[in-house]
Amino acid sequence: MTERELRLKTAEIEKISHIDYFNIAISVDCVIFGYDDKELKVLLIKSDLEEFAGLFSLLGDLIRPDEDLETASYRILKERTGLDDVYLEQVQAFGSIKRHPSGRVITIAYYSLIDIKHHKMQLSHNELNWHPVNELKKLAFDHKLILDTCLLRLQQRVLETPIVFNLLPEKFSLRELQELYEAILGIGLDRRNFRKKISIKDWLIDIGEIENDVPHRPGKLYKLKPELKIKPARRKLQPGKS
Amino acid sequence: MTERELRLKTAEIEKISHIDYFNIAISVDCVIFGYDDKELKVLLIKSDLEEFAGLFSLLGDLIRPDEDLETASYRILKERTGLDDVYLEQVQAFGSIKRHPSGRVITIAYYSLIDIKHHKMQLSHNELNWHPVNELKKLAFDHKLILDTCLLRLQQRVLETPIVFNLLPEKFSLRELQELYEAILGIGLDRRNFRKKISIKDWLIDIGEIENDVPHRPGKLYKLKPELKIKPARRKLQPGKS
DNA sequence: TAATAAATATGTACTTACGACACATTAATT
DNA sequence: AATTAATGTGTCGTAAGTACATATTTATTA
Repeated sequence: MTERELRLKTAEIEKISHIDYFNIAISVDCVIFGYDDKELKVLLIKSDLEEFAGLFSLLGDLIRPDEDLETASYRILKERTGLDDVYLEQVQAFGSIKRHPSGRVITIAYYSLIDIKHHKMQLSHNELNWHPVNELKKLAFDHKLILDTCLLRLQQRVLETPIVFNLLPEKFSLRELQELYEAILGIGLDRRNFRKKISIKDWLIDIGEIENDVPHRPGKLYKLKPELKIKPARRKLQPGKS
Repeated sequence: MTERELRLKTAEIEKISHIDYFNIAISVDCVIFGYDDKELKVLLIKSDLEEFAGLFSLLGDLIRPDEDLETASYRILKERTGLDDVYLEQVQAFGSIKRHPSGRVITIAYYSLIDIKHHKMQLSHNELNWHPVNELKKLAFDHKLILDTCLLRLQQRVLETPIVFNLLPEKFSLRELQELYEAILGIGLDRRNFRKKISIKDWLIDIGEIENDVPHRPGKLYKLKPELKIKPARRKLQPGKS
């Protein structure tokens, strides 16, 4: 920096530091994906802002000064779903000037993948609900944009890396897996080619069991190879917080 | 005031501002890639923090309350290089608690691609220099991590989308293009297969000219099809700012 | 109990992408 | 005119992707 630039910067900081520069809030928003009833779903809450009356919004919160971005995301997930062992991935930041009606808030978007039927899962209250991703038209803030961006990222990831299994129970059939891929990608897949593709990836173990709750010939059950399970760095939450 | 006093004062103000519990500062850091002498380079500046004496850092600045994230990135690029028509892509946010010694600063990383030889380019001052990406070991802050992350993203993008041309002059030979890909990917490529691959993508126009400054048989010159040029939404900078 | 229905499980042929590799051509240099 | 060094193309074998058909197994129904 030149001396001239430094002078300018100093003057600038003195003038507006507390008024402006540090008047930008930072939040984390989580796109929490789940899978149920052959549909990809997302966990939403009714917006509590007047401007967005009747609309749903993603789950988010301001970042605390003493927590990492990921820690904040894990905290939100834990608070809202009771789960602390989830897949989480940062997507990107959203920071349009007018994205939040109450002031300048820059948000960092994460998506996470959750097994809706997981025994430990418990939604924090009753205005929190799973919504089919396909049926959503409008959300509060710029959350539809964030959701779409996260879905796109998810669609890219599932083809390369074994993350979809976070959406399924431990044991699953190949049909269930295919239906999940179809729900995420939004397209139909050829059963034979799908199985070939999965087989080549060598992600699964045949556990020697079969489905027992289907009204037709039961399929074999598989599970993900243990060494491929993505273990999220389990973050320690703030003491005193559930 | 001397320059040193100014620096101290700046640091002091920044530090004080950061003490407040709920105040987190937010910045943008730009990984500005260039290509020259068959090497991928990145534009760095000497760090002005004592903690990082002797180390280089990326170009960044705090985000102003009245500018979008992209606007802030464009501003930095314009201030530092004089260019305002550049390719820019957000990568992700970095927000470890202790990544900045003066306080909590969350930063959003962008990378951009610049033709170093562009006639309009002019570095803002002489402590600003191009460094070969391969030779960098340690940078100030977590900037090495940011750089590596951006490079990885770049490597993924160049295979799918025609962005590398932002690093080249308008006209180029296939050899130059191949050398650029090799520099970005860090691997050698087979000339015949490379040309086949580029040919299939149908990105280029043969402009009917040949190289004229090479000490051997000159190659044909090409340019990117105009409709494939990625036109960055040219952001309006703040009035009063160059 | 036997026939039927519905889903599982698997294989083949065709096309397309990828990688290793060789030879003729052109322009500058000697 | 011969030499050198890079340009410019083509082929072949392998791997992956896509379209597509038949036999098998279980639950259900008559």
